[in-house]
This record gives sequence, C-alpha cells and structure tokens, in this order.
Amino acid sequence: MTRRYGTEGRQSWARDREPMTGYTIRQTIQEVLGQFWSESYGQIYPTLHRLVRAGLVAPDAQGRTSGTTFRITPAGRRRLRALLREPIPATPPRNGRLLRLFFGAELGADACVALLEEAGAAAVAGLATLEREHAEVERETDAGAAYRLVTISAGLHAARAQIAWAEESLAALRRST
Amino acid sequence: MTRRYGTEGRQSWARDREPMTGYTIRQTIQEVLGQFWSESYGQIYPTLHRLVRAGLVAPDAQGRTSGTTFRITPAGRRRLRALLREPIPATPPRNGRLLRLFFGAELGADACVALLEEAGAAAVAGLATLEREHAEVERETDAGAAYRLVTISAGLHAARAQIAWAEESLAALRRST
DNA sequence: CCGGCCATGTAATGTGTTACATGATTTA
DNA sequence: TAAATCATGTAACACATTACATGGCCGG
Repeated sequence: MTRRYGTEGRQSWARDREPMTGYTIRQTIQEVLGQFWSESYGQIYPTLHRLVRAGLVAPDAQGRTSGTTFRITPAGRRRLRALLREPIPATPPRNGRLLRLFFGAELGADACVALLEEAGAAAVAGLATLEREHAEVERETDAGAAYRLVTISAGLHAARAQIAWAEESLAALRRST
Repeated sequence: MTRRYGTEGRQSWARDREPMTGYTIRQTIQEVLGQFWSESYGQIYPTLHRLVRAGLVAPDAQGRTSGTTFRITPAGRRRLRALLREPIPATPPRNGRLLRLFFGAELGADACVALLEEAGAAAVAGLATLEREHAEVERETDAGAAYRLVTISAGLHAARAQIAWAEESLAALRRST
C-alpha cells in the first residue's frame, strides 16, 4: 500500500494513478480492488493493446524512464460508463470451504473445526486491513471517496459476518460432538 | 424443493438421494448447494463416465424406468474423503456489483442507488429461502444435519450482512448527495 | 555489481459454460 | 395426445491463469 509516484497534497485518487503502465495497473488492482476483483497480466497486456487499437486508451510516456504508460481517452471514458451500466454477469458460485463443510460427516469433526478456525482467522485478518483502509479513505475528499467507502464497507460487513458465523458454528459443532 | 422419489420417514439425507442420474445430480446440486456451488451438464456427464472407468462410481439401474443411475463405490468414498481434505483452491474474486460501485462517481448516484437496492432485495429474498431451509434441516436427525446447518448458517449471516450493508450505504449516499 | 523490483509479453493449458441435438416418460 | 419434465450427450467457444522468457532500472 505504499504510494509510489504519489503527488503530495493530492485530492483525486484517480488523478494520482494516471497514467499507468500495465504493471502498475495490475499492482493497483491487487492493492485497491483485491478484496473483490483480480486481473492477471495475461489479460491486462493484450487488453491494453486492444483498447489502444480501439482508441479507448492512449499511450502516454510523459516523464517516465521505463515502460509504456497509458491513459484513458474521452471515448474510453464513455465506453467505461456504458460498461458499468451493463447488467452484472452472473458468476456461478464456487465456495470450496462451504462445500467441504457440507460434507462434514465424511470429512470428520476435527477437519471441520480446522476449516472454521481458518475461516475465522482469515476474516479477522481481513477485517483489520479493511478497517485501516476505511480510516484512510475517510480522510479523502474527492468525488469518488464515498463510493470507495461503500465497497470497503461491504468487506467490513462480510468479514464481521464471517467471524460471527465461524464462532457460532464452532460452538455448535462442539456442542453436538 | 419438492422431493421426487423420496422415501417416507427417511432419516438420511444422502440415502434419500442415492442412486441418482446425471440429471438428478444436477438438480440436487442446484437445490441444495445452489447458494455456494454449481455444476453444468457439460461437467457432470463426462465426469460421471470418467469416475465409472476409475471404479469410483458404479451404474446401478435398480428400479428405474429410464436413465442410468449411479452410486458411489467404497473406493469412490475414500477418494471423496481425500479430496475434501485437500487445500481449498483459491478462486480469484470477481464481484461485478462492487466493481461498479467502486466506479460510482463515473456511474452516477442514481445507478448506484439502484445497485444497492437490488443487492438488498436479493439478500432479503435469499434470507427468506435460507430461513425456510434452516428450519427444515433443523428437524433432520442424521449425522450430516449439523454440517448442513453450518453451511446454511453461512448463507444466513452473509445475507443479513448484505442487507445491513445495503441499507447503511443507501443512507450514506443519500446524505452525501 | 547484484538482488530485487519494474516491466512486457505469450504460449500452453485448463476449465467450464452455452448451445444445441435428441429422445423417453409422465401428467394433465 | 400435447406439453412438461426427465434424461443424455457433445462441440464450440470464451475466458483466464499459469508459467515461462526476457530485459531494464535502482538502491545498498
């Protein structure tokens, strides 16, 4: 979460990160959206070239010593807005942890307890990170800050719910065995 | 959730659903694991044949008029237990709703409100279903019932968290605009 | 000057869905 | 008997990751 290339006294989150190289796009997605989105280089580089050909993104090497930086064009921004308005594609659920717990009787109580403890610990760790990020974004003043808080808040609620679920379920399993 | 082919006074959830055809396997996965897992026919049929060749599953047409039914073999059960013990493969996150909200400043406040209302409504509907299922499974007495309750409980906690998040976020957006 | 990070790409590979084709059986 | 449901399968396609190859730049 260290801010390379950060401008002092910045007001805009987006301004701060533009233009970017494919590499920094990947880093930023991991750092900022990591809780709910991911992209691999295998997607990013070909897509970037496709977007340049389509005029939605333009190379912009301004003041960099290495790497090609890109910035979104006005047409690209229009396309982005259109894409954001499209219906959300349904992603088929696939929760390996719940699948294993569902077969708990096959798996054994000990392994299930371990799964639940692991789930609780992961949520506790995630919660701490999100709380830090929440505090950080709360101090930002640009137009998008309120929306970034909404996404972080989703993570906070989800993490707290998972912690409560894990504890409750551990107690229930201990009672029943 | 109607139980075709159900035996009266059943005590075991698994016993009730074995042997099964590829078709009923798919239906059951949707009905029972639908909240956290999914499989398509394109996966199920080839896999079933592979498992038969590997001796992990065996055809068993007992008392059926149409379709091939299968049941798990002892070797198959051992394999299942081993698979359940394997580390959970990390699935890269991809939450289209949070991605859209993250770009809320591009998308516009109205569309974001719609997304949040939709999210809240979906969670309310899901919560009702899960509460019904929870009550149903609570009455079951077989060894696996406690674990099935754990998975349903995960859904309950997640749904309640999503409802709270949506309401809180709607209030926050209304305040800030 | 070397280790770690920045940076770019692609080929292989796996995975899984969707769409379609086909027909049997049950039920209204 | 017509419609709905049960049932089986596959081919095409989209998507995405992983692994690898390659090299420049910068701080200690």
